[in-house]
Amino acid sequence: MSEHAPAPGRVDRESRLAHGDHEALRLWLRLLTCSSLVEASVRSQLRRDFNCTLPRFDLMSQLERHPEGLRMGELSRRMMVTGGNVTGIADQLVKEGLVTREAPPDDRRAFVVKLTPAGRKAFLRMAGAHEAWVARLFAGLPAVERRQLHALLAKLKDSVTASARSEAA
Amino acid sequence: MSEHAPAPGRVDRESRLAHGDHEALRLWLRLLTCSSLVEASVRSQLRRDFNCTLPRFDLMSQLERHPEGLRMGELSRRMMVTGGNVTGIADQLVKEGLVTREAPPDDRRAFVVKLTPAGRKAFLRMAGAHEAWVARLFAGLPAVERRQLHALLAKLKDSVTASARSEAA
DNA sequence: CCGCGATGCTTCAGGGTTAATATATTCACC
DNA sequence: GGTGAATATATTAACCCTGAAGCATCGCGG
Repeated sequence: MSEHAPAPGRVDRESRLAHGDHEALRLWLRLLTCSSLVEASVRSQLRRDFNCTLPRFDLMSQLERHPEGLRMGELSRRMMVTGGNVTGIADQLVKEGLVTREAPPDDRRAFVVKLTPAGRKAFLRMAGAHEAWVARLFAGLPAVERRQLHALLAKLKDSVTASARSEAA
Repeated sequence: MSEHAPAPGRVDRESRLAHGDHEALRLWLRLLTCSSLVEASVRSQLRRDFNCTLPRFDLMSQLERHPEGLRMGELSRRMMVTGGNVTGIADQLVKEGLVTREAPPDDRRAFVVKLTPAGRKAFLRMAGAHEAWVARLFAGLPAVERRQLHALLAKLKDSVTASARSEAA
């Protein structure tokens, strides 16, 4: 059980671990729990208030930071999903008139995706609410600890990246 | 950009944030990045070595800790997914002979899911490899920092849970 | 005992996701 | 210039996931 006294009736992914289990595993499950909780909250509010999904929001968010547009492959890397996935999400957004898919003159294999004015407007409206939601979810953690957590996660990211890069055995 | 010097060509979900963005948002994106990286690594190895998916592994993992079996609703809560989802995953596992779905005598609406001997055997084989993968992914983080991270994530979990519970505005 | 809200599960539609495969284009090298 | 490897994207099958709707059962208050 957790040393942190869960509320009486609470049951979630972590509860399954007996104390004898190894600590890297427990750390991973706690990380996953936190991530899932935040993601679920944000997704449901995004749906409720804007009838939008998280991946669509994510894609538009990338484009908002790159007014010159991004190629499909760039979107794929930045969103950390496969290329085929981006194709489908972009298709939707094009159909809704929120982004465009233009052929760049220098490479006829590629496509450059850009926000339309309507897309940018819709995104900005969502982004404000989104930031407030996230701030609220993290508000229970003091600023000092948020900074510590941020730094520790940077190290974890390095560890995971290094390990995953040599993923043979 | 990150203060942690990413490798030259690296691009991912976090790179999009300019320094002017607010820190709760950056913390959330870093958390999500870490979680996604670990998840992707584990999923691909689970698939490669055992031809199994993460949700199936997760469900079996719950059952291994509860030899008396779990009801569908319990599985749903522990796995943090909706009930309809569990139905489909359990269906698959029943079809593969790895779990059983029994009707308890006291409640004819419910089903109790249990690992079969074959299911338990298959799970134990995977669990060993799984634990080693996770340990490897987290190995770059010293034990002290792993403990700090674990404690901070406990607080974050509380913060998120408290905030999400009153999710109206 | 009977009605009715709550509970446990399933079904379905709409998306998201991956891995594998296919096609077109570019690039490097000869 | 031509050939072949690498690159950019699209397509598809199979699976995961949610939210909404529906059905059966439970249990409780009258």
